[in-house]
Amino acid sequence: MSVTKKQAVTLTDKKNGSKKRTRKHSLSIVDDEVINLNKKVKGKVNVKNSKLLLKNDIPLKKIEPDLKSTLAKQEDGDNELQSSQLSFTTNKSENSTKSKKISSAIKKDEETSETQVTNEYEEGESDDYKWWEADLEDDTEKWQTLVHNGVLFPPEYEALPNSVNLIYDGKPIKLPIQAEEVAGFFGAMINTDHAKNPVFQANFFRDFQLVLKESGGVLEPSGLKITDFNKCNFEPIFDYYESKREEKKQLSRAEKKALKDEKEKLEEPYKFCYLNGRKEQVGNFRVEPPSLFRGRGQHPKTGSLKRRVFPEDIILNLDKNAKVPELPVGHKWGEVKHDNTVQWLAMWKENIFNSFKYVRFAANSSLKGISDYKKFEKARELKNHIEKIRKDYNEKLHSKVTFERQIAVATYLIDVFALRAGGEKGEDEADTVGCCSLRYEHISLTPPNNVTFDFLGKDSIRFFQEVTVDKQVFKSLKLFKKAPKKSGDQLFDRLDPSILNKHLQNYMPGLTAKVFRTYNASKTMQDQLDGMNVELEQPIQEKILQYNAANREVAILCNHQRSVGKNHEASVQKAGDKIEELVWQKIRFKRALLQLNPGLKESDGKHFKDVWDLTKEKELEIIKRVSERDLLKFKRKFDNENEKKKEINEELLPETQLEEWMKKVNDQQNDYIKEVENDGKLSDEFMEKNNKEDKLREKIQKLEQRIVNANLQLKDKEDNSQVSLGTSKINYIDPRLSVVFCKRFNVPIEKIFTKTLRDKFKWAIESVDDDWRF
DNA sequence: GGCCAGACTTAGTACAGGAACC
DNA sequence: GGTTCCTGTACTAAGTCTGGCC
Repeated sequence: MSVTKKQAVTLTDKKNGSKKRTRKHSLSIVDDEVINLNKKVKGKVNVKNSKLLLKNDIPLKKIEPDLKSTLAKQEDGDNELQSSQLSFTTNKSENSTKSKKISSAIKKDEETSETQVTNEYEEGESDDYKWWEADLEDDTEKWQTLVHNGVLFPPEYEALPNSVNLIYDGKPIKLPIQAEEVAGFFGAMINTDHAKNPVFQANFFRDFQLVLKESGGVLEPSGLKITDFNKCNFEPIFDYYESKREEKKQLSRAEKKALKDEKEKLEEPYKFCYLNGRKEQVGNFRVEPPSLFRGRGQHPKTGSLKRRVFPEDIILNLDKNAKVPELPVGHKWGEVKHDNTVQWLAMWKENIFNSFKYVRFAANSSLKGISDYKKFEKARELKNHIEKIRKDYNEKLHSKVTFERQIAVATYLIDVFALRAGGEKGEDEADTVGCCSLRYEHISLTPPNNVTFDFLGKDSIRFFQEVTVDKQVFKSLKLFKKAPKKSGDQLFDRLDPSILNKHLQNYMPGLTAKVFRTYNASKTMQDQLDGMNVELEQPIQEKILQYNAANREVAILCNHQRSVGKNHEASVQKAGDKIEELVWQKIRFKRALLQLNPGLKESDGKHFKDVWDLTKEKELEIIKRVSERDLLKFKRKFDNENEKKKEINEELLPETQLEEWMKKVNDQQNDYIKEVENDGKLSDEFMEKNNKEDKLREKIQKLEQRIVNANLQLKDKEDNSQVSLGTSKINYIDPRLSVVFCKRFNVPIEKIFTKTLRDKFKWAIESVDDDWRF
């Protein structure tokens, strides 16, 4: 048995039984072995009886000895990288000792260097692998072999300079390094809304005091007790971190690049893993750094200290034969598991909620792709049951049994308004709700059948909708709110998501409340696509606008919002001004054309109708605006250049230079004003420069195109100001619909999916034709 | 059958970096 | 070439759902 890095895999075409050499496999394969792979029918993957162990995955027992020898020596730099990232802060004095220990451990390691994932495999090999062309079978086992290099720990804490201190009651104090780090977390963010929130402050201060106590209390003045948050002044710390941020910004291009390269080198070993012998990307290989928890909305735990995670906290998951990633002397992994029924590579328990954090595969990995594919297929399957489900809940709205009626209304709300299931929340979580957890105060009823929903949903995003509902739904809701129910009481007191989901599974295996959101989102997109009025020869920009409009319908259905950016209003104003200026310029060139060839007014009148669209007042307003902006620009240029000259001790630009530039702007402004005063007649100087009819026409055409584009962009900007399109595109709209849109209307896929999304949805891009339907 | 740990998807936000503009 | 603005990605919080245990 020999090992080759790449070897063609012979595939058996199920349809005609013929053997084809179709592609190269990325790992060692047993000589001449024929691996049967059921060829997929285009666009279809057999999900029933799906097994995630794909038939062309390499069986562990067959490759194992070779894998071990093939996973060769690590490149020199890798160990050094480990040494730089594997240091774990405890306190200042321990730090240096630990770093030394780590360095020596790594040095030692270099001599016998052998690791799990090497760079021997060329990047991009996994690109060859198309799971959607394989036969998916049972999915209890997610992998047979899993090899990876563990996780990347955040850098150790760097102590503040001696001159930078927390001020308490007007006096600088010295803190133990652990407490200083926590003070630094707060100090660095005192200008944010979080830091102004009293709950955030209280939680931070409680944990800060705790860490201070754990680390032995204030160092100088010794014995000082920090008991009052209001006596703490974090400004010196804030100023320090601001200056660091500024320093980083001011780095030269080369310095920035060097830093980036260093970061990439550090990350390289963790970016990829080998799943069943194939190179796959790891998603979040970085362990979350310690920080202050930034909960959303009115979160009772916001500001709490998220503690540093050590190797001892980490549980690794890899195959039995994979080498356990090395750690510096004195450290060990919390646990090493070999659980192939799960999709995570590492996990740890975080300290705030005692919940788990996972290191997983990247979105473009085969496992994630298969999950995504199955999710959309399940939603598609709902098509076959939705009619019956709707018929049933409409009937049960009349039921005398409250439980049945509650199930019916809840299903109605989930189906029609895309509400989430709404699980129970704890005391230590933000008060947000979904369907089953709606309370008395979250809906108001206005006869005959109007309902106002007003509650905070996931991420404390407000769900506010005034809607008209089915009359029987209205009646039922009235019943569910009937006295003695009062504010604070559950609307659906007989339900919770598990009861509801159990009921839904009577209609279709695997049907849950969540599936309705995917189904209705994709169905909405399909309907929008069907109703689109797109001409093939339309500009792409316009086609994209139509796609975005459809995407927006879905986002609105799912209540995907985003906060309006601070600069939104100014940016809309600016875009409007820009359009006005483009129109003005276009008009000036059209006037020039008429001046050059007055006969055009007769022969081609309709193209010059807009020449007098702007009033004189408007034109003067635009001229004033343009001139003011130019003046400001030259003033800034003058200041900037002199600043630079000052730095390199060069002679400064004289004031006369600025005056000269300003005169230029003023002269220009006067020319423009003269034009307006002369009823649009262009100056001789302007006409001399623009004395060719075809050149003028070209300029006008370019300006017209720019105006169209700018208007489209402005419309999109306004329509999207509060709606977040990304979430629905990434999670709810079957990507095959977007591919169909692109194919049908000849729009490059790059215009709809970013690089990341193209990788994530490769299965959709490569598997559908333009007549595919959700 | 209820509870809850565990595993996964869905979500908004921060910010880096690149495109657009001048 | 510098500045501004916007897009894409990383990050991690916050949901949903399953299944094992008692």
